[in-house]
Amino acid sequence: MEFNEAKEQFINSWGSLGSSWGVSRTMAQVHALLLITHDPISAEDVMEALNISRGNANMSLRALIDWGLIEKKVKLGERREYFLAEKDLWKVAMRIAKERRKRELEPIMSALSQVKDIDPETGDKKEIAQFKGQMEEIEDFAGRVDGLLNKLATADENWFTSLLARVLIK
Amino acid sequence: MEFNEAKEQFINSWGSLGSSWGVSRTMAQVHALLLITHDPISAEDVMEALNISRGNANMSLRALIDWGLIEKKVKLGERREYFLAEKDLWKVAMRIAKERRKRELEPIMSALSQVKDIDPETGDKKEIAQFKGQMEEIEDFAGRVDGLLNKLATADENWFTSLLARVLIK
DNA sequence: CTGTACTTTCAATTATTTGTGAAAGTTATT
DNA sequence: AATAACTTTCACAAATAATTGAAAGTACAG
Repeated sequence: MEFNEAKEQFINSWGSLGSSWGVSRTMAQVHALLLITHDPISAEDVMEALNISRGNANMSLRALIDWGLIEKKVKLGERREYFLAEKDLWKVAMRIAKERRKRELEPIMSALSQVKDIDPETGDKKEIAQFKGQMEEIEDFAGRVDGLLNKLATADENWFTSLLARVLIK
Repeated sequence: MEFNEAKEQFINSWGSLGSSWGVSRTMAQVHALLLITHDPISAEDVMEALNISRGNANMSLRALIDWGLIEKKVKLGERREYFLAEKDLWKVAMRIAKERRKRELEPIMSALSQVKDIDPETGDKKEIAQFKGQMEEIEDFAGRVDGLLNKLATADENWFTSLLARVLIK
């Protein structure tokens, strides 16, 4: 396989992985491009490499910065901004976990706690009790996942690696 | 809050959680409905409760069965099929993990192994080496995640619970 | 202050994903 | 073998999400 072909295929695979996990394809492709690029590149370079518009490149880069997956590098004496990706996948995974916890776990947890406050007059007693029970189970589960993600988000790299090692050896 | 309102809100929250994780909103809503329903219900009941079409109800139910999240219950002497959800969230999480491993991790792993086979004539030696190195890192990471998910998928319920307990106490 | 070299925004467009519902398929019953 | 009761399929419609590109904004250099 040619080198360029290989790069392109990686970018596409990473892109479709992204879209099946609720991240826009382009954002994942930009991330892939930066993962395989060792020197910082500009928005212009990204536009060119992926054939995307200026606006799209800008939005994707900014979103990646928000997620903590890439950073801006300013070259002295140059207006242009350059971008560089975090290459360590453990760190990448932790940042994604942290971000998704904030965006998706928090809302569902708050919804769950609201939803348990039911006027007992408005339904069958037993059914309400069952429903509340189910909600509590979900809350409990979400709470544990939340705890785990929090732990991951603040843990140092080796902690997670060694945890995984432990889990997998057993 | 009224009981019906509470149910509706839970269904909606679960639905939007689904859509940010790459599961169609309706499929997640059907799942939510079945999670809070203790007796098996028919496709017709689902259509009515969620105001969705026959085709959509059927597809969502079938997908949930494929994922192992719900099962068909046949009532003796009745043509109609009834559906019942797995209520234990640990099991639910494991089945989702297993399914996504199969659908998303396997493709990326196979792509990664292909992509390392590069004709050395077609690019800068050092760049190719860097690229291969990065691919190997991703493969290694994916392999570990795969191992973990496999372990989860086959583990008994308590194994995961106690693992989490261990992790969180430490 | 003005021109230049960039970055950011956002309304309009385009692409993708979901959902619909009528028609076809299936299976049990008479 | 005809009917009835239900399930599945699929071409099209609707809804949603992503992308564009031109215009506006910013900051620096001279």
